[in-house]
Amino acid sequence: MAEVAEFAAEPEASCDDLRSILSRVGEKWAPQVMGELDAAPRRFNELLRLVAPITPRMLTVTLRGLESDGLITRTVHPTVPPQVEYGLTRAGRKLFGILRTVASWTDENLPAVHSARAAYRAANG
Amino acid sequence: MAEVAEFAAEPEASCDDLRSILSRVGEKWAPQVMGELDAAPRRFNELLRLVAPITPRMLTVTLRGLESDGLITRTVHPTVPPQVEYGLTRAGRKLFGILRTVASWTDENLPAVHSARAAYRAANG
DNA sequence: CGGTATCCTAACGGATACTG
DNA sequence: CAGTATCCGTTAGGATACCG
Repeated sequence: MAEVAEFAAEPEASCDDLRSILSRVGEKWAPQVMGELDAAPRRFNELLRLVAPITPRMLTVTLRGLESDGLITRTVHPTVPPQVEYGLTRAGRKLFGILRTVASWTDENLPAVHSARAAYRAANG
Repeated sequence: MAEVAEFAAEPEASCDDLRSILSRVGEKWAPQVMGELDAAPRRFNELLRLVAPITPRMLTVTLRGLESDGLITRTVHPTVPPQVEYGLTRAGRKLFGILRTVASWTDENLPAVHSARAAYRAANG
């Protein structure tokens, strides 16, 4: 058993794996983009309008990030003009469900969060 | 009803509020610090050891951020030498519970995430 | 239509040294 | 013990313009 890490594909999520997912969905536009894709598959310019005022560059960056983690799919239909559809994967849909519970937490604890921020600013800077 | 926003303290979490929480817990050391505080109240140098190799500066930054959002408490006992205890608030404990479900998701979907990353790197850079 | 390229700034995060 | 101060490299994010 000297080669422990040879078949390291087993589900044993490290702290870094959790962190990479948290910062992925913590990216500025990620939640909104996932929200739109949870509602329906969307095309690039469609997202550009729905997630306004996002810029083309940031939409690309966000989509590529989510895609690279397997949270969304990118499907190119070889038509003229070109047509690209983005959608959530099953994993992405599940993860977005968890984000909804974070949103509920935020909703419930908004007063507490805001007063904590006010208190902190009052005490410090 | 012209002054809709006058008592805007009602729980109606905006998209920015969700995002601020997601990026708060997405900070590099936040999950580990919250995890240690979920296990028990801790003191500064205790955390410094437990969350190694975090630096004093980053621990301070992380703690101040969590405190300013009302997720943790900071209690100073006026003893000699000074003694400061950090702990999760009730809201912080609940939020950490949600982070656990994200951790479960990560655990389940680790293979998918890793193969998506490999595929993405293979296709692009 | 679905993106890139370039440039820029501000914020994040780390190393090291010092303090009430 | 519980932090601050200073410096500095890296990354996130935005503005603008252009391309297959």
